[in-house]
Amino acid sequence: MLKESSKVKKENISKLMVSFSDPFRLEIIDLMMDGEVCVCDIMKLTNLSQSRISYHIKILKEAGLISDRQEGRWVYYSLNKESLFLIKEWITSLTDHSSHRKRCCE
Amino acid sequence: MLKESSKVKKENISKLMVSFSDPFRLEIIDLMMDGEVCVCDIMKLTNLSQSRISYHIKILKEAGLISDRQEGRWVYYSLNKESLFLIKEWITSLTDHSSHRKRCCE
DNA sequence: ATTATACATCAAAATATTTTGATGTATCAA
DNA sequence: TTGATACATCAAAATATTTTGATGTATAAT
Repeated sequence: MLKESSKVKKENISKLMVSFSDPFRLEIIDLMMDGEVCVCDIMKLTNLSQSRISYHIKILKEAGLISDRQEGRWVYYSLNKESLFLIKEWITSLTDHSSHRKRCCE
Repeated sequence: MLKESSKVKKENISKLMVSFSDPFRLEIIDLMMDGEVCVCDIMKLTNLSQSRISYHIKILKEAGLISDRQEGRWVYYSLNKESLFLIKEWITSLTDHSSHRKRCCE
């Protein structure tokens, strides 16, 4: 019976990892730890410009790392926990294998 | 009693995430799943040039994601499981918090 | 000693990402 | 309907990363 965790697609992982690879995006992600935030929250808490935040938000969204929900003029963003779980699963799979030494350079 | 997982430094996480953010580095990481590999292994398995591989290896090493061990002319690289664990811990911490809704834009 | 192998390092070129400032769109309040 | 707010999008400029090809270093075999 094959492990189902292998369903995690490489391309998805790649995009998710790219979305994690910018320090400002990490800051934004941190702000979402405690729940939803809107762009204006992020502006106040980080002093980044609005379009700069929108740019990073877009990358996070396209990677599937965050979800959005509109309410009137505001858009609330929050972490997509399933994506976080997928990443953890993928990382776990890296260490799951038996560490048999491969013969190098024959 | 504060959670000890908060000892994971942001800068470390940032570097680790950057090291994950290139598709070729992900490939290299994948090759290390089953144990040690040397640059010549990676060359054979990926068709990337030697200096290109060395460049990516360097980034992985400086992020602390892989360890190296020299044996004669060969250098064996392998995944540093502790780093992988740190990342998982950090990701877990993102979802650990209670999701109380913050009031937006007062 | 000489040569070959395994890998690192370097500088320049190629490429990709990020930032900025301007403009656009939708919603809401007056 | 006019003006303000919240956010998205765009193109150009700024910046950062990656690739390439050449050269350097250490080890080992002849």
